[in-house]
Amino acid sequence: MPHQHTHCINGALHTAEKICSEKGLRLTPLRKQVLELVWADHKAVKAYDIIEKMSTHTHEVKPPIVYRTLDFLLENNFIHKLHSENAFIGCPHSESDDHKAIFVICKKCMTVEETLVPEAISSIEKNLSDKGYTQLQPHIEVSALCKNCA
Amino acid sequence: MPHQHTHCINGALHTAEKICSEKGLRLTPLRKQVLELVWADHKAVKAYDIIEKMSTHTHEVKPPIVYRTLDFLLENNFIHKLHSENAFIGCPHSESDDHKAIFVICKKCMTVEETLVPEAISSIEKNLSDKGYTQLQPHIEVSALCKNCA
DNA sequence: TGATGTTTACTATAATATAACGATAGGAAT
DNA sequence: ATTCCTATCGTTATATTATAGTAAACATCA
Repeated sequence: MPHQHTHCINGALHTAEKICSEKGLRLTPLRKQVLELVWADHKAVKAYDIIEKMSTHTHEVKPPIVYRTLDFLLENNFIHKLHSENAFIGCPHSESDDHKAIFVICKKCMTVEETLVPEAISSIEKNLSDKGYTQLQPHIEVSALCKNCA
Repeated sequence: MPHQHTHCINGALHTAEKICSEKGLRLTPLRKQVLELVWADHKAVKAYDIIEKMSTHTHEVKPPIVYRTLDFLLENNFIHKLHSENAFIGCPHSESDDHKAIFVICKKCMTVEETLVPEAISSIEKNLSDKGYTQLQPHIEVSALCKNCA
């Protein structure tokens, strides 16, 4: 049974709509389109690829449009930024407030999995708060080789 | 007793020299200078700041020089790259092969601490290898507020 | 000394991201 | 409906970060 990716996209859009209406945010056509493009597959998407996909020969979309829209999606946890890739990935846990995920990036197929490893986050938080750090926001990216690519 | 940062720099240079001579690598004047500039303080340093510091009114250092030199220092674990900052930080554990550190970046003073949280790394490795991932290279950056800035 | 590999230098350009400001659209209050 | 306000969208310009490609200098060693 192949992966029906349409389900992922539709699910993400639906969740985003729900959260926006709850929080009084506007999921405008532009934001919806960008979210859809970030979700295009389970690999991280580059800002300039989005720009290219949105542009036609008659109309060129400018970077600030896309970056601002990405910012909105980031702020509301609809997507995440992978700093090691300078690229963006749809978030499958937008609904949960407390957002303690890690990102695994297969170095061969580039597929990204967002997964929960709460013990890891907890031990980081414990260790650092013992040292007097506050307002901790851990961000974990793991480069790896996935099962399929091994 | 204030922090004598010269000790950090000298220690780092000395360690780098030692490792290079052990491994048959060349810590050329250029590489030494860049390493010294990355160690200039305990904040992450930007590539273009290094370029600027190395340039004079008579001689402008070009980006490829610095990026290649940074690559050498990265490959040999003399420095690390903080992806969330696009900046580089000296590594105080260059000697250890198995390099399982995390980076804590104070969002106010920007001071970076590289610290070991082996339990966190272990639980990530356990979790992901159970899922069939191999060749794991976790990279952890934590944004936080440090004791002094709280 | 000549052959070879490594390091440095330079030109050019690619890739990523933001500042600043103007135009437009959607709601809220009158 | 009109006015006002704010959020969103659009555009120009430019800043910031990074690499490709090629040539020169230097080190090593047969």
